[in-house]
Amino acid sequence: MRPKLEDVAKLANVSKTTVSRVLNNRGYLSQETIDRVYQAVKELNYQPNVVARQLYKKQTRIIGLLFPTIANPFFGELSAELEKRLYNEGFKVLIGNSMNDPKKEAHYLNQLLTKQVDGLIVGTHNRGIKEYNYSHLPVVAIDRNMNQDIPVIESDNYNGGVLATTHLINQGAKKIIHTNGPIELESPTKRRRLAYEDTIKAYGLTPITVTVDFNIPYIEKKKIFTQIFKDHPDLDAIFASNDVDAALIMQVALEQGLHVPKDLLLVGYDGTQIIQNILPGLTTVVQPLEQIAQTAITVLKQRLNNEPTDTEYILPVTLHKGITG
Amino acid sequence: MRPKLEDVAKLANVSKTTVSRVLNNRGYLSQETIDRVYQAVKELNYQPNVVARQLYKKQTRIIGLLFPTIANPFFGELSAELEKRLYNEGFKVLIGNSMNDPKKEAHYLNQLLTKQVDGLIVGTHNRGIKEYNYSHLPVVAIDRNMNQDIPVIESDNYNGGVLATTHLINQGAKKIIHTNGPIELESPTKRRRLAYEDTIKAYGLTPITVTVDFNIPYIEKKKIFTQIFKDHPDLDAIFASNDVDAALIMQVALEQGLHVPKDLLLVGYDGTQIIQNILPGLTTVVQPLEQIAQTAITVLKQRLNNEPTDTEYILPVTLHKGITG
DNA sequence: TTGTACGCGTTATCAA
DNA sequence: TTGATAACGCGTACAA
Repeated sequence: MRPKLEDVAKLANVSKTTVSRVLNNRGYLSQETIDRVYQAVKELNYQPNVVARQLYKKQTRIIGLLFPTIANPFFGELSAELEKRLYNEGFKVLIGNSMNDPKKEAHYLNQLLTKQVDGLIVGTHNRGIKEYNYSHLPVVAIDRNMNQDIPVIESDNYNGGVLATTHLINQGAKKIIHTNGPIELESPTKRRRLAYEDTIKAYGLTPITVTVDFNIPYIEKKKIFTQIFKDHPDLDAIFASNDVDAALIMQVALEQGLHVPKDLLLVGYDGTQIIQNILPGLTTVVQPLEQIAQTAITVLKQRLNNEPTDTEYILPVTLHKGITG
Repeated sequence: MRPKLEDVAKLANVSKTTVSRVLNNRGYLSQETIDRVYQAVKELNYQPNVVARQLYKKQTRIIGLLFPTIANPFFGELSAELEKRLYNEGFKVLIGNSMNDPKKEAHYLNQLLTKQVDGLIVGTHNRGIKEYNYSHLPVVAIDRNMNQDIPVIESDNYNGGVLATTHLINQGAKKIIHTNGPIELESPTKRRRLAYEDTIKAYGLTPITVTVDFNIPYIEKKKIFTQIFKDHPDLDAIFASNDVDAALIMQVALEQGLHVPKDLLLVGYDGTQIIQNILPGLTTVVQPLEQIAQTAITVLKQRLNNEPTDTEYILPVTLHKGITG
């Protein structure tokens, strides 16, 4: 049996209250009782029960993170960054991978609404999950529009799209294809697409956007990319909406006997550590990951304290020029 | 104010007990009360308070995962796999990245011992954290020896080392360098090193193992790898102890003007999805990630139920032959 | 400086 | 078929 406050109290010959006071050092206490209590705590190897404390305090000091999947480097690195910072603020982190399955996401949400977490950071791609609406749980979203009540943290997606597209055009590309997620999803990511299309048109070219579901197996993605090369033998550049896709495209191009950048210019998006180090040659739009994480946490804490927040935080991106485009 | 059981009870004109019964459908209930209760629940948008339930039930249905960092693809993919399976079993997942910082790891551990989680899956690389010893928390370890009480799940590290080394030797390599973590850490990973050294010696060659801390920034790793090429201009193969390191080495070799596999043979370890798809050419020892995840969960559940378990579970590896070695 | 008694929101026992 | 009541383990008014 796990010892509880009462057991410690008995052993130290004091009341529960006193033990509690000693452990949370509140109020006046004689050095003698303090010592006796700590002695008893050690003797019994007492560990306080957090759950009881959570119930009393009505807070868990746990923040939920809801992302498509941390197996993807962008969300893996983002989650690691969030965890690091939240840990320093005394929070723990509960992670849910929605796998872009609306059922799973709604289920997680329902679970987390039950006072299981104090707040939520969401970066999933589903829409129309009604649970978000009538919840009073503090929530911030990363790269996702939810509803008016929920602040969004995002990198400057539009500018990122402009940077990438302009860069490819400046390199002399004429037929540039863009890959992006399903258009139904009203996410800030769509601004990359919009920027791409606007820019392409501004230069008198024709936009071609190919839909690639974010959350399908790599092998499926590769099939889609292979098909792109079949359908557009004359294409000379691709602006991929994330680094992993860009890396996969690079691989597929290689398999197709295409040389990057000689036969194909390529620009990615994200600038994750891993891809930047494994494929430093990949030209890509770099998102400020640490800044995104920090902003999300700052804003969430404001929500936690019932302080007002903005509804949108747009953070600057930069273009990393490699050799692929 | 959040509605509680009592509020629902009042509105439905029944007792707390009845409401609880309806929601957990236990015992006999008239259809009429059932309807009335659900009506009230809906009207108040009642959400049960999990923490109160956790306190009573003395379990949280949360499993803690303690890894070096989920930013690394191996642990990212492993965590995702664990989360998926635990979710299906009705568990949630609390993630801690130790960053191989013993203080942070010990702190997490102390926190999690306080009934915050029902069980723990650990894959960190620190040693000598005493908290593990006098805890009665069910724990399983992945690729890490802790103490006799804690079962270890691991891939067949020794055989993996043999496979990789033998393969390189069969390809004609004479001077093969191996990278591995600090030797002080008594982890199963060390068996890769042992296998490498045994095999090398069996063929009359000289083992050279270079220490690379797992948890340093990629940029630092690259420096070490660059130094290897400087120190050993005549080396003709590297067996890296994980895929990311292998990928980094590949990149560094390129920078050094070395062609893989013409000038350098390279074998990695892990077989993560991302690396296998981005660099399918990388020859590597593939760990059975799903099987590792499933075994860890199965064993943890046995521990949770106080059933006996083995102390070691060794899962088979396979050699993926790419073009790098 | 210390102790008594109650509440946090649930579930289960026992009685009705 | 339902309700009163006592736990679960902790923290804090309030009293002493």
